[in-house]
Amino acid sequence: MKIDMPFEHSETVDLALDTIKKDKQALIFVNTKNSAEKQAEDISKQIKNIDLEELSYEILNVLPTPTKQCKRLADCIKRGIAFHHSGLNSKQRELIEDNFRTGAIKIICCTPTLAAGLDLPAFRAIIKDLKRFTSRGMQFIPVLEYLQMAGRAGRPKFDSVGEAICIAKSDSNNEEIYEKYIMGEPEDIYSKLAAEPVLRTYVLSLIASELVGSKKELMEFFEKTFFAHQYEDMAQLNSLVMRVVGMLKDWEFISVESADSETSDFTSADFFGEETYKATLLGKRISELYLDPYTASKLIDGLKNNKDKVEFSYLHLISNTLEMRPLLSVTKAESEDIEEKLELSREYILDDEDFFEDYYTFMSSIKTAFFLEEWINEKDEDFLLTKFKVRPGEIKYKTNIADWLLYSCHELAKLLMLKEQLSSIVKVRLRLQYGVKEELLPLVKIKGIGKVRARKLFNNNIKDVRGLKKVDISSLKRIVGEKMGVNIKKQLLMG
DNA sequence: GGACGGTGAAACTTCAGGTTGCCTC
DNA sequence: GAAGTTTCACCGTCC
Repeated sequence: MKIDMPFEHSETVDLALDTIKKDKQALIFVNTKNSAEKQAEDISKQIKNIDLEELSYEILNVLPTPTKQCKRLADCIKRGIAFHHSGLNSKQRELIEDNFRTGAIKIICCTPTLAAGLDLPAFRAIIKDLKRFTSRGMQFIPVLEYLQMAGRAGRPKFDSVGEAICIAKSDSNNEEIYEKYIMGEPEDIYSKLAAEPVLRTYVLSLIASELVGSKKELMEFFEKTFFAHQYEDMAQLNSLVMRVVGMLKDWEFISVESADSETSDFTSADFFGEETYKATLLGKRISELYLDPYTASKLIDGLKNNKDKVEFSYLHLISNTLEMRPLLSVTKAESEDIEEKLELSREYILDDEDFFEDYYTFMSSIKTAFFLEEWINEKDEDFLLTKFKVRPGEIKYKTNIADWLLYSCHELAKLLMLKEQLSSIVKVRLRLQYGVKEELLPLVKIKGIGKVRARKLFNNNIKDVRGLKKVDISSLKRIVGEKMGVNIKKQLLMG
């Protein structure tokens, strides 16, 4: 283990080139997706004698139309260099990981993704950034995370040693890194229960699963948790938990009964009375859905709202939750656009409390909903990357959460007897899954037909199963290809 | 004269990751 | 707070 002083310039590129010269591989850890891409690009420009034409081509074409990100990645890959972060398409990630294992790819510039989950060791782990942006400005990352990254150095089967290299930006930075990371101890682990959304979800699930049925049992449970161990102040923990119980009761997710109603005044704050808890039907379902009760209450209010509802209503309702965060932020240049969008949709927005409370967040939720709307109107990945700066991997992630929330809306609407909304929610959900307009839904139900083929068929005037049955096989083959044509016809015969 | 291209400084943005639900032939 | 990207003014060149 050693710390390098800065070279004249671009020490990271030099280290990467040196690694390749030694016929070894390296992982370079940086703190943002953009930096990962830029770093990979900078290194790849210095490489002359590697040419992975085929792999580069494969990586470029994982989507129907390549995005700028795909092109950038493909250019790097050609030279044996990759960038890797959560914004990549999953197929691309897989290709990079596999080809790093085989040794074809020499260097991966990555965000911490690669440190935790994946088993991708390399001769060198180069840790370029030890600070990361947080709500309190730039902060050193935890020692534990540093160890995760440094731990990628050395491949047990191939190398007898590994090198973990930190890049210091100055002499004083060098000192800091040495003290904090090389000599320092990992910090204590903190319970995540303390965050209120987690506490809310947890309390409801304890009651819904009948693990606890009374105030006494609830408090006993929390006293035994790691959280209480760290919290120490039991009185405060008590009041925090009781506040959550109060909220759950107000939202009618649990029912509370007092054995002795005379003593259950506010005077009994720290009296473990015989208050008993039971989850309502609604509360049970919310717990099963793993929803934060606060989110659930917001969704319920929205669904009950009497306003006319269009797709955007639902998309905004789910965009305005904690689960969808971080939301897409609104830039100066586009703020007028988003305001205009808001004006157009204002009458269909079910939850506009934040318009007055927290305007900036509200506008972000509008932009996020707008992004989802573009997606269900068949805008492709490159368009969304350019317009919203949302990368393919992030589209997948966001739409997946949105899908879960829409499913939750559907389940809630069912319990609330809001039957008239069910079919529109199902429709939005399906459109979100496939990224298609409503007119393609009948086609997309068939196996092997996604947004691209469905659009092609539709434009050839084949609009549903009936149309597919009517069209002759040769025309069908012409539209969707030889194999797919046969496949579809087969399915129609069986179904 | 004007279209084009290159350059650099200033202004502007953005900042890691990824569990939960249900379903499928 | 820092790195990366975009924008814009400025200058020189070529047709």
